[in-house]
Parts: sequence; C-alpha cells; structure tokens
Amino acid sequence: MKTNNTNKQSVTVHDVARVAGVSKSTVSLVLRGSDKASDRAKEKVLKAIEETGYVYNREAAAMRSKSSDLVAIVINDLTNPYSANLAVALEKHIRELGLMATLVNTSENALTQTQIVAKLQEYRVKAFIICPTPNTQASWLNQLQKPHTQVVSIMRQVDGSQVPCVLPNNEMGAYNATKALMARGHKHIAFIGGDAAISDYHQRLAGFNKAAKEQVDIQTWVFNSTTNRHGGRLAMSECLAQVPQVESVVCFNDIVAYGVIEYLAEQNLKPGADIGVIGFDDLDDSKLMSVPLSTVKIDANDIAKAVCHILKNDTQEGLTQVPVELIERSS
Amino acid sequence: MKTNNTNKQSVTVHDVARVAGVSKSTVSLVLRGSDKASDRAKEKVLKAIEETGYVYNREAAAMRSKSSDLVAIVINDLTNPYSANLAVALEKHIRELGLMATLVNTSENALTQTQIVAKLQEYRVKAFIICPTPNTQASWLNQLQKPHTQVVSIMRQVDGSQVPCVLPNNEMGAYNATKALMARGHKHIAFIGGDAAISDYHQRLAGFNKAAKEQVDIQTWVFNSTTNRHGGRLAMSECLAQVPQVESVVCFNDIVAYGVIEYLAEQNLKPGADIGVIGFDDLDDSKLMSVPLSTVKIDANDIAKAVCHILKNDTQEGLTQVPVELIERSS
DNA sequence: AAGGTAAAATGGAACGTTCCAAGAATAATT
DNA sequence: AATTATTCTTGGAACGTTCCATTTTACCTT
Repeated sequence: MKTNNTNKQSVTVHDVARVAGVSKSTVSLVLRGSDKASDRAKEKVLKAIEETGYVYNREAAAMRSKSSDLVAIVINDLTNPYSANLAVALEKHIRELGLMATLVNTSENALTQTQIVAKLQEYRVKAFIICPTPNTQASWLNQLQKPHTQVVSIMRQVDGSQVPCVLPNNEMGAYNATKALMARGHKHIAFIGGDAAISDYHQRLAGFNKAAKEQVDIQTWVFNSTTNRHGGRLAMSECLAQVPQVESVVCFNDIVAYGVIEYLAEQNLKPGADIGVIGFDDLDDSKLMSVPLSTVKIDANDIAKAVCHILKNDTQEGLTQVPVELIERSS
Repeated sequence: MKTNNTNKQSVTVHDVARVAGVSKSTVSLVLRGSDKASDRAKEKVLKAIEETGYVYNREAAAMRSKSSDLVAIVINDLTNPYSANLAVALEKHIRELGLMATLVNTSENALTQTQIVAKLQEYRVKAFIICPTPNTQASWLNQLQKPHTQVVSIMRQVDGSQVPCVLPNNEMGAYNATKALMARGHKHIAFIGGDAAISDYHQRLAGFNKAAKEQVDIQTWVFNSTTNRHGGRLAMSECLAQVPQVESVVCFNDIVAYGVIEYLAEQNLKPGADIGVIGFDDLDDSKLMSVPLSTVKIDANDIAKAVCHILKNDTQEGLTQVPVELIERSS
C-alpha cells in the first residue's frame, strides 16, 4: 500500500505533514518522541511516515540543532584480535546509549590518525574514543577536546594529556599472574614479548617486577619481541636457549602466548606441566586450546562500560582503571 | 598567531569571507578546490582559514548539495581475522578514492544489520558495502539500492539479489588446492570445516568435489564444524577417528586449519609430512607458523579494488569474481 | 455558561553550506 | 579605443530540519 514516489524528490517532513494533515512542526515533534504531541497526532504522523516511506535526514537535523549523535571509535589496529573485540564491544554499548558509533582504523600510524580525525571533525562528531597510536602528541589530543566534543583515550596513556583515560589495571594483572606462578613454587620466571614503545608494556612489566621482588629467591629475565604469534615463538626460543632452567613465563598478551606454546610444542614441552605459561587478554580461543591457556582477562565490556559512563556523565575525571581477572586454566 | 575565538559560536564561511575580504561564495569555491577562483583569492582564503581556525561543516554541505561522501562498510563479524583484514583494506582504498569510510559490525545478526543500515540511511550514505549476515533477504538488499545510493555485496552471495557482488573465486581456489594434494599422490582426502548456511561453503566444497571427480580412484569425506579454531580441532579429531587412512585435508579456511594443525600436533602428526593440510585466506600468521601453512590466498586488496572499481564507475554488473592464488608452503 | 489555565498545534526564522543567475573585472580582438 | 570574449566574483535563494513565539484547541473550575 506504499505510495511509490522513490523516483521523485526525497520525502520531507512537509510531505509527511501534508499526508497526515498536521503541520511540519508537529511531525518534527513526533519524530523526536516528544510528549508534547497528542496520541492522535502521533498516530496520524506514524501512519503517514509509513505511507510515504519517509526517511529522517539526520544531516539537516544536526545542522539545525547543532548537536550530533555520532561517536567515533578510533582504533589503532583492527587486525589485532583484542582490538577488534574491544571495538565491537564499544560499538554495541554506544548503540545501546542511543548513539551512532562509527569505527575507523589508524594502522598504528600517527599521521593517518590526524588525517582521519580531522575529517571526522567535519562531521561534528559528539565524541572521540581513541586508542592512540605510538607518537601521539599530548597537545594534539588535548586540543581535540572542545565544548561540544568529548575525548576519551583508551588502553594507552599519552604522557601529559588532559583527556579522560580508561585503562585495564595492567600492573595488577601482571602482578597477580606472577604471584600465581610463584605460588606454584617456581623461582625462575621470564617476562616474554611486548613492545617498549607502548605504555601497556611498562605497566605489565612493573607488575611482574613488583611481584618478583616480594620474594628473595626469585630470578627473572625479560625477552622482548614483536607483539604477535611469531614474536612469541622467537622470544621463547631465545629464552630457552639462554635460560634453560626457566620454569614459567608471563606473556605480554595471549597472542604472544600462542607463539610461546607453539614453540614449546615443537620442543615437546607441555605448557603447564613442563613450563608454566600465563597470557594477557583472554581471547576467545584461549579457553579452547588443547591446553587451555591461563591468562589475565581484560573484559572488553568492562572497558566499554567505563567509557560509556564517561560519555554519559561528561565527567572529566582523569584515569579509570578497570579491574582485570586472573583466570587459571591448565597452562 | 591564531585568533582565539573557540569559545564563541563556531566559525563559518561568512567569518572566513570577512577576514579574507571576499564573498562567502568565493570561500566556498576555494573550499571545494574549484579552478574558478583566482590564485590571489585562493591564497587570501587559505590564510583566513588558518587564522580563524575554520572547520568545514560537512553536514551543511551535504544537505545543500544533496550528496554525501560517506561510504558504509557493513561487516558481518569484525572479530574474524579475515573480515578485519578485509575491512581495513576496504577502508584504505575508499579513503584513497577521496571518500570517507565508516565501519560497522553486525555480529552475523540479520536484525542488527537492518537496524544499523536503517540508521546509516539517515546519514544519506553514498554507498553500502555489505558482507551480508545469514538470512539476509534479497528484497531488503535490493530496495537499499536507490538513485543516489550504491550497494555492493561482498564475500557472500544472496540468492535472488540484484546488487553487484564481489566474491573471491572460491570454487577455483578449492579446486586448485585439491588438485595440488592429488598431485602429491594422495587418494584419501577430506574437506574440513565450514558452515552450510553460507554461500562460501558450497562454492568451496563444489571446487573440492569437482577436482576429486576428475580422477577415478579418489575417495573423499566431508566434516563440517563451526568456523573457528576449536571447530577445526573437533572436526579433525572426528576425521581421524572415522577415516584413519586420510592422507590430506582441505580446510574451509586458515582458522579451521590452525585447529586442525593443533590437533595433529597433539597426535604427534606432522602437517605436510604425515598429513597434508591446505587452508583458505592466507592470514598473516599462516606464513609464520612452525610449519608454514599452505593455503589459498584471497588478497583483500584485490577485493577492495574490485569494490572501488564498481563504486567509481557506478556499474551494475552482477558478479565480479576475484582470482585467488594457491600458495604451497610446507603443510 | 463563562472565564481561566494548561495542552497542543503552528508558521516563520534560523542553522551553514552550495547553487544559480547575473554583475564586475580582466584579457583578447578588431 | 571600442567591442567582444573570457575569467572572477557575488548576493540571494534553497536544502530539510529544529527552535521559538504565538495562536488555537481542549480541559477544568466556579
């Protein structure tokens, strides 16, 4: 029963108003769910919308009202499974807030990041949720923050920036993981993987060192690597070569742990039984591996909730540390 | 040297015009890079923009000109590594076209898909690039296509839909993979993993069967699974239990192959040496595994290029099949 | 039934840009 | 130097919505 006028000019509030027999203003009221319109009017307008196939023009609305409902999620590297997880969780929670989420990827490139964000500013986005690339300037991040534009930085801290920041409690996570290995009676423990250019790394390493220092007879080693599976494998091979007496390892994240486990398998060493392995993130795969991976879980939903809390309340509180949870499985 | 008026109303073309000593229309011309403005005017305007800190209001522009440069990339599941790869490649190529890409995730949920797309329509996006969820209605996809809205479906084909579609040549890929295994002299070959609800599955399986039928003494089996690492492991365990004489397997994709390899390692079987394994996709990790994975590479850039070709030329050609490449490594 | 009050509906202005038709300035031609 | 052709520039209207001040309608109260 739809009136087919798709080939004509686009349908506007005026058309809907005409069909419904009310004014443009009333239609606008109904569209925004105002309680100032009578039920009878609402009904008529809704029917007219259905009949005409009207679609709301959010650009026009945004221009007039000077407020947008667009939230940009600026992710450093979507091909990283944890980032993708987080992005999806953020998108879902933002949508539940009644806002529109748009996702962009900066590929860890600071220049790309500035370019994309500049373009997004032209769309008057209401908020930026940014996982900053390495070399992000604090001044740049700060000036992004404006009366009608919120900025939240996530997962990584930019020195000297004034914008609210949501982080997992990296130090606590690594501390707990290390203590758990010490509780197994292990005294030779290594920290494997991670990139010193990122703030996460230092926080996790700090937790590791803090735990180790609490007991006098603990020996530790650190082996850096690129933050991927291959890096984990290489670092673990180096570790075993240099420190054959190593009893267990704390990995920078699960992906690195996967590489570690892969190398152990090649050496006929069984994770958990022969060498303790604890990861960080708790990716979906981790619980499903042949030897389920022990890990420090960062719940993406918790991060997303903390971000949404800041968005809703427009608070300027500096740092939100999201608790993490040690999940001991078989490794 | 910037005039600080950030706390005032926002800066508009009028302000820039006043500062530059030209008309609003001239400013608009310069903004759009028109060659109808003199170099002297351009220079003055550019300087004024710098001075005033003007930022372009794309909503206002889009409303007036009735054309947007927003391209929506609607991805079925961003937590799938291949999808994330593809999304990143698409975003990059679309940006190079001078358009703005926005990424959204539907989590394989048809209802979410309709909701998100409806919301995006309110932003008057220029084009939808959709990897459709299972149960996507062809009629829904078709009516999305309008005079000013292009639609391209990627990776999956929706029966009965009229929108242009870009697919990897799944059948050819699986065919070549299977033939490569046959060339090793294998006669007992299984197809592992994949979900029958998705068009990919049937195309890849068809290629597998086609190759097997070309030689009289080939025996084949098919083991379905969920399309993840865990599924691959389960399917492979079932396969080995039921078909101990199996010599090699074609996997639905690399992720499934990872699960397969994991299970083989548990059974002390070496991929390539004991059992041939070929994947599909060529994820970054595949070349870096302890036994580098043989696989059928789907180049995400090729898919993105094909999509951009359709966007540029506004062609309505039905199906674009992107060539795939068999990469034989050690498995 | 008349007056008063609250609720509902409305027309015009405004948001910041681009389009358009037309005017001004400059260059080219005779 | 006068005319024509060409290149630049410009003010006003328009895009589709929301805001605002005002009018109309509905609902009470006495």
